[in-house]
Amino acid sequence: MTDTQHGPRGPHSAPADLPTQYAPAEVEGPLYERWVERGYFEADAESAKPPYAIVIPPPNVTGSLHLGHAFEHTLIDALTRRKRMQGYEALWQPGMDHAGIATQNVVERELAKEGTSRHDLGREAFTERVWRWKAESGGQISGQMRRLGDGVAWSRERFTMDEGLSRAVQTIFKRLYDDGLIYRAERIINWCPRCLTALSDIEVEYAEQDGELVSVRYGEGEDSLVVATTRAETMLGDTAVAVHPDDERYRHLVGRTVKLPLTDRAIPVVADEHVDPEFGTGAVKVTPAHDPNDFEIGRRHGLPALAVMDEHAVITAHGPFQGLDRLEARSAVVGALRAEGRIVAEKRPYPHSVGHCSRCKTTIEPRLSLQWWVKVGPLAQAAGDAVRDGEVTIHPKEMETRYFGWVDNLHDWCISRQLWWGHRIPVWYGPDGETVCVGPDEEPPSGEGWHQETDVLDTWFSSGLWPFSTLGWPERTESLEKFYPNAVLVTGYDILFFWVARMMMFGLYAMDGTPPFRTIALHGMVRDQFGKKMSKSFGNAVNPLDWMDAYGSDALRFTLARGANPGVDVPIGEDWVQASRNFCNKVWNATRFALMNGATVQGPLPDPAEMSAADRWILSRLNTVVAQTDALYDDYQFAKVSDTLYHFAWDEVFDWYVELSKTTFAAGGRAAEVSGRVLGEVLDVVLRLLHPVVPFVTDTLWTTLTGGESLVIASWPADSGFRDAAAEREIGTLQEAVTEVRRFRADQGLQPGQRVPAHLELAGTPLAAHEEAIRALLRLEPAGAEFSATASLPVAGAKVALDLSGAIDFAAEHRRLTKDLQAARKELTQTTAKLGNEAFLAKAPDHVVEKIRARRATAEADIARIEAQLENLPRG
RNA sequence: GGGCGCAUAGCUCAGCGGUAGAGCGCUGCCCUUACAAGGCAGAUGUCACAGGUUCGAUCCCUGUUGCGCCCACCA
Repeated sequence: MTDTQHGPRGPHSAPADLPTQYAPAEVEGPLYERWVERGYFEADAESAKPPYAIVIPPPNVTGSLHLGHAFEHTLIDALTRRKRMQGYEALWQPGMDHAGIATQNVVERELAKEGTSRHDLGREAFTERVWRWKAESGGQISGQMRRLGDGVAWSRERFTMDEGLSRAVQTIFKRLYDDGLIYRAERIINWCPRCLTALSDIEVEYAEQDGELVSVRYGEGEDSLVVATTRAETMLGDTAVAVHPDDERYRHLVGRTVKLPLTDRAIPVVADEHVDPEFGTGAVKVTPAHDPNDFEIGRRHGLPALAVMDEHAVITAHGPFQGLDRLEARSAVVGALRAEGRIVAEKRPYPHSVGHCSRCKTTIEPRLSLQWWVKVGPLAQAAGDAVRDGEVTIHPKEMETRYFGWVDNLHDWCISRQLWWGHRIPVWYGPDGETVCVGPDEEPPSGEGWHQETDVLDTWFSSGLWPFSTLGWPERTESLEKFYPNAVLVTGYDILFFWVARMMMFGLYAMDGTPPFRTIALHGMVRDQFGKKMSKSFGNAVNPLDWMDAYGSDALRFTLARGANPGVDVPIGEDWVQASRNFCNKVWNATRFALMNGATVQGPLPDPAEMSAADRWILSRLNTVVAQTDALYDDYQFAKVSDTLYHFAWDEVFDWYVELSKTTFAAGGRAAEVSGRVLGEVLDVVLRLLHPVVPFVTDTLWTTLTGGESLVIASWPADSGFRDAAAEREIGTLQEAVTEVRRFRADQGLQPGQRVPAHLELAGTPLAAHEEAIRALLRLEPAGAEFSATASLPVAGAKVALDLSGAIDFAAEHRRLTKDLQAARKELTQTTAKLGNEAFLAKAPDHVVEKIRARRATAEADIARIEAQLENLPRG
């Protein structure tokens, strides 16, 4: 690389600066602060560079860093760091979400401990209290992100309740309201009787639960029918029984009434298509005030909705059940029905799906109430079309099906919450029933009888604006012009519906049809080393900070990146983090070696004519790896990027090239100089390629190696186009030969360090230029006068003769060679048979036939070699 | 009830029509002066089962079994 910026310390420091082991704890903290102080992560809206923006999926202000964040942040950080190095104006937009219910719950719990409640405080004092909580203990995650090395533009940090973002919320609310896309209506909503608020459909989690299905006789004698229910207590609010219009069994009852047990009411029997005659008795009790389906039936038949529970899910209906909680009421009602002999069947346990509040796990109570809604039809249509038209790409593609399935079948979105912490709905009600929606620059109506809506908005309403509200919208700021739309959204598939789809809807709506991002890259969930979901209750949850303390942030990051196959869950275990730590240490020591041997990045690369085959080989491979890395990054293949670099660095550079270069360095002279420059180049590029994933260790090493200011602002390597197939073949042959002799040595029980006299006949073979290296790698001494070969290994046309002084038993080697010979002969038979197959030759593509030919040739060569080796083995 | 996905080495996962791969783990030998957080060599798989397509299938098709996940208003 030629763009190394020299810092004040000169070309490079003495290798003695580097201890034999990498100590991340000493490096990471100060290094991160230096990056931030120098403003590397800040993004300039006025820059001439092309933009590359990613927003952070805003963590809850109540949250602290877990492995899921660490994972997601590693991916986003790697993407933005690479783009920054590629010369883009890279922006990783940080910030947090006010997390309505979650935060309110936290502060309410705090108040409960103090023996008070939000109701004692009142709305204003309570919200002040929440702000105070945020100032004191909120946003722990920001500090933890520094530990991870997240390269975010801290000066741009935003909070969804900031003034600017509140303005954005108010603006879009007003616009949607004026466009008729926000309305108020009374419907059945999901009600949490503990949080005392409405929830949207996706904030409800369904779980199989054992309940009881009781069949109850309504009415008397011939005019009776049996309905089944798992929620007996709601019968107090029944206002009809429904049957299918074509159901012969009940035709005579349709239009008539039956008496509702335990009450003095008679309720009509109605015919409705919704009823499945196959299910149960084919007759359904209808409770319009407490069941969404029943509500619809009620609407179709003009039935009254009779509410029998209050917001705490306590029975309000007059009579013996009044004041009972819904569960108490259920058994009481069943008991009373049983006493009247009206229970005709009971099924217990009866497993069925029950909805729970995603925040507090309380069972949801469907409840009739007046709420605010977003009419999602047109918005969702646009959100779907943007993906269908290819304006936005979802990665991996399989997730598109899920996206369409949701976006195309969306119910209206209930956006009002009966909470105090959040964006208060900007609507005022007048004394004569007027409703006025107030924009951000308008004075709310004042005077006798006017008051503002008390509900706040769903948290996801404001996070849906995140990609543009953080950039200053509704103002047309330079940042908005520059960084909208974002390049890509990186997030988990679990919030595809919660968040991604909403950003799509709002982004397209607010920004005149421009989607919020061009690509949606969905990642999986972090799991434990057995692929199990991590959870506190299961006891397998890990605090990422512990692992960062023990092994360094780079080790954690590398492990996560290495597991990141698109859209697939990522298992992680401590062993794997250790392995990554080992890799970081290996990089560290390889660089130490290079520094101790005069590796340099100074000056231009020598002419290839001056280089050894090993030099040309590694540079050829290096450039191939640069090209591969780019292709993989552009496809969000983080696991493969990491794996490619891991193997290239460790296997090829550190094991082979470094070992080969030792001979060169020992010899000194021009060849050593050339190799030193090549090694410097290779390390320089490898460190750059690794930097996005393991920023700390690479920056530390790179600045030492090159004297440059920082890898964060260094340039990303480009494939120079240099390839040398001949050198790659030559070194390949060398590797095979060395491995073959090593295997022989190992089989013979020779200790790795033991020097063995040997005579090498390499002239005229591809190995001719490598005698010194081969002797060094294989610990072969020059043969003395009394040399007598006891074993001779033919490899690649050359011959390596070893003097083993007759001390070795050759039986094992004979057995192994015989086994290999059999395998080679089998291969020969198979390939020959294949090449004799006319159908194969006629239909298989040329490259496959060539490959089989090559395999046959290899098998033949192997047989010859092994036979020769057996020949040379002493008998006995 | 729909939809999607997965079953490959002891574990976690890549591969996806032409001789089965990685990491960790395992076996043996070595502190070879960058690194024992290391080096070298090695073992391990009827690629879930049954059919089909093909010159050829772990890879494509159909079915079976066993697991996940998402969605849905089943009383």
